[in-house]
Amino acid sequence: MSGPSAPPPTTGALRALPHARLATDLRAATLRLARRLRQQKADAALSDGLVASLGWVLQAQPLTIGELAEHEGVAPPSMTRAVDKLVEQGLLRRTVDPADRRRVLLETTDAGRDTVLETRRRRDAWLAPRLAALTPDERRTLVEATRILKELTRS
Amino acid sequence: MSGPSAPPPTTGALRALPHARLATDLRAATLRLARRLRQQKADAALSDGLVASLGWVLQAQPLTIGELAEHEGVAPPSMTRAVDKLVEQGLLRRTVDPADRRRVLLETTDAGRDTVLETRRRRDAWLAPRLAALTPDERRTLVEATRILKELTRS
DNA sequence: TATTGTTATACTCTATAACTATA
DNA sequence: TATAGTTATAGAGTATAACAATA
Repeated sequence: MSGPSAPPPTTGALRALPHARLATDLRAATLRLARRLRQQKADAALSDGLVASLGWVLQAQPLTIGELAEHEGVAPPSMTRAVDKLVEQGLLRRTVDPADRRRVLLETTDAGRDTVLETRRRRDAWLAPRLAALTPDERRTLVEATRILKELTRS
Repeated sequence: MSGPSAPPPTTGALRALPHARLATDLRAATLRLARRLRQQKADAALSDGLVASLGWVLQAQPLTIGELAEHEGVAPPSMTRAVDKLVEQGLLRRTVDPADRRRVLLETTDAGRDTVLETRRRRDAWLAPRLAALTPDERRTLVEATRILKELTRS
């Protein structure tokens, strides 16, 4: 867009940062797409937070309440409550760590795993037809872009 | 549900949809990046919902409470409360529509506009250095990908 | 003593239902 | 009668502070 030869016709928020135009556009597009994706979930009775927590347990199990709380960016007491709900609904199993009996180890139940997979399936089901409407070149671009986006959040 | 010709070598969530692999990867990468971006905001006292609402008003003003509520995906009473807070903090201005006195028209104040721009600036400030660490080719890919992502959310 | 997790309590955000004002 | 918005009220989610159990 803005080459090195011409001064970019940008306003306030865009000044002073290299690649500011890309940052701005990518930010807007990402937040918008994420918002649409979050609207799709397996169980409407599960909040976004519970869905995200359950998904991370499936991916990182076994893990402790504290570890899960930190990953999800909530305080430990909040995670205790969230885990209580997931356990009540039969989606999560909690066991005391035999090596350190202060710690609680979390794992998904079969139903919990199914819920996570179903949520992912629904989100993909929203996305996949839209991807199918793109050109092969555009899809190749997104494949590469996905790899790059993952890198961005690594640090 | 499964494909008619060859069974794809994928597991649960990936079956039955074309471009499912891309959908899954893109979904994960997008949600993760969005989460990081949302953590950056101008005023820590402003919730994500208030930040998003204020941002949309700046972009779409003047608009009514009902229009804003629908765009943000919340019920009208919730938006009445949210707008009350933004007005109290001097970020939003509400005026009765002279053409239809049931309606309320919302506009940002100067302070509201500044808050939105500052939030965007911070999010970009988080993102831009990471973009600078990429190769020129990778940035070109993201520029094109951003255009495609915008298309995905158009429908 | 330090760490892990829980309980107690309060605040924010959201929703539904009922209401007011205007069309 | 229908629509835009508000008020009343309740439920979910989160936080901080204080506590219990374990290391």
